[in-house]
Amino acid sequence: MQPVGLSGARIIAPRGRDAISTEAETIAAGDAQAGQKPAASLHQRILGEIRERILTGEWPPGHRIPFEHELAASYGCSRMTVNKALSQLAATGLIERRRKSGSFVRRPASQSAVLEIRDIGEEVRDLGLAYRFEIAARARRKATIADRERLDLAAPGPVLVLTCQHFAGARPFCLEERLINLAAVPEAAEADFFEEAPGPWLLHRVPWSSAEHRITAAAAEGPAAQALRLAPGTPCIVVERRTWSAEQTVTHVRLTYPGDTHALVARFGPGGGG
Amino acid sequence: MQPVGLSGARIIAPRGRDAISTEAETIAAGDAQAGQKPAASLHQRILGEIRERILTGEWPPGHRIPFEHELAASYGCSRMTVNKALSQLAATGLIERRRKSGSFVRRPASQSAVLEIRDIGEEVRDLGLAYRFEIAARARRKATIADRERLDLAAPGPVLVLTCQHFAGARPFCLEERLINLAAVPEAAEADFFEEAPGPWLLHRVPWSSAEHRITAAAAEGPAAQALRLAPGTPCIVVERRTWSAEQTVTHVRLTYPGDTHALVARFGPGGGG
DNA sequence: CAGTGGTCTAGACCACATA
DNA sequence: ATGTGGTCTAGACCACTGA
Repeated sequence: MQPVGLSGARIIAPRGRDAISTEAETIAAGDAQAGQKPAASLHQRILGEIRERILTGEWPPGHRIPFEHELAASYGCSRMTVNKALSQLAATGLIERRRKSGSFVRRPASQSAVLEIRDIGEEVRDLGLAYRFEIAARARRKATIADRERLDLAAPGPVLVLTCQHFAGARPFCLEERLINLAAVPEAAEADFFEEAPGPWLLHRVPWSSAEHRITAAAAEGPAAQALRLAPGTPCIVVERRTWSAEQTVTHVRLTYPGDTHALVARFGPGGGG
Repeated sequence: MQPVGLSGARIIAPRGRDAISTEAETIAAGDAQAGQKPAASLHQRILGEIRERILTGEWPPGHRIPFEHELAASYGCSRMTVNKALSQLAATGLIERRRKSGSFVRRPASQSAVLEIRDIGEEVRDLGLAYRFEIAARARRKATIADRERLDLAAPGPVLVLTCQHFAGARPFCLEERLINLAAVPEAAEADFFEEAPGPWLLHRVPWSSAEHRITAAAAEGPAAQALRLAPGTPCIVVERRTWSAEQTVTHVRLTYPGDTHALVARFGPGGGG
């Protein structure tokens, strides 16, 4: 963690990048990234060194980072290379760039966490348990008012209602209550969801999607409690997800996990990206 | 949403980018981004048009995107400009790049959600309610084994233990149980947390941080139930966060929210970054 | 008005994976 | 061996914006 003087560590690069490669990597070795990554490319190294200064507090929030042309001179590289590093830092939220003024270290406004909602089957298997699922109920109907609300539909249309139980070994792992917009995914009407659970089935068929998640806690009640084999009143994590694809709502799913067994874990590298 | 033929929309750019600017923007107008953003810069426009093809399913997962030099020729720009767009698409996880093979549309493997854990005070005020907090307990002690586990500390050291109640109007909003590593933040020992709650206080003093979040559901018990004025057994969302700064654990906090009142909401643009 | 970041170019060399 | 993406350059013009 000893600092490499930014203005001090001047690297001479007569032409091309290979001229600096050996020397630069020697200097960078086990430094910028706290000894983790070799930081192969120059812009990566620049990024790492600046990030380190911010993370250690050497450059506190509000501090003005050297101008692009200054950094370019310091590192003996072109401005584009510096720009690539700074742009990425700005994209991840670590710095803020203002024309005419320069680039500044941002104050971390809010904590954000990147939650990865993985495939349930994979998750269970990763725990070293046998995975199994079961379609407990299946119905096709014209969207009720409640359905339309869940799917954010303007007009009523055909929907598929599914209840699916996921098991880890012999024990229930998760209860899935799903609504599929058949206007968006007509093929779902004929799917049997025997090989593939509805989640992965959709994931493999619907091109790309954005989603909105809502996480709450609720007490297990009646049928849900029975499906999860929990005493009524047991606290559960409920994850509700609404998925869009190309401006159309595809599905709404409510996943209920026993709260004492299950936890959602999220890591956060300052900015969510890098 | 009508497709602009990628190979068809050839734009002649004799030299400099201004030569294409008017023409290009006319072509791009209200097209690539579904008529939302002007897509000022060329690499942004390229990115948008490719993303649109992926999102609509025109280019399904596994599809090979035109090579950089092909796109460069199509758009009549340099390879770097195309590269910028493709790199960004790769960074957000929409495509995957392989040397020698090309760039491919990725199959969305897992849903990831960006959870924004906001400042509690701000959150309450945004709801239009009066915010107030209260330090209910405060103690300084040598880290117990449990403390060391929560803070991931190798050796015992001084810690500050805080219990803080957050109110929305007259009603309890959240219970905060916090542990601060005084080796990392010695100033905390003298802080009174009268003006500023421990969360923002740390946020303003500790440079930058990464964190690990753990979200579970639990039943309100004894003192916690009393603090939140809940009947024992009421399901609650529990958010635990461990925060590092420069290789040192700074704090561990457990936030307990009444589960029926509170929900964590996360939006997700495919990839988390964009 | 001066200076910053934003963008773009027309080359170039390299590592690397694949055919 | 071939061709891809990865990286970098040494310029350039522009828009914006703060002094």
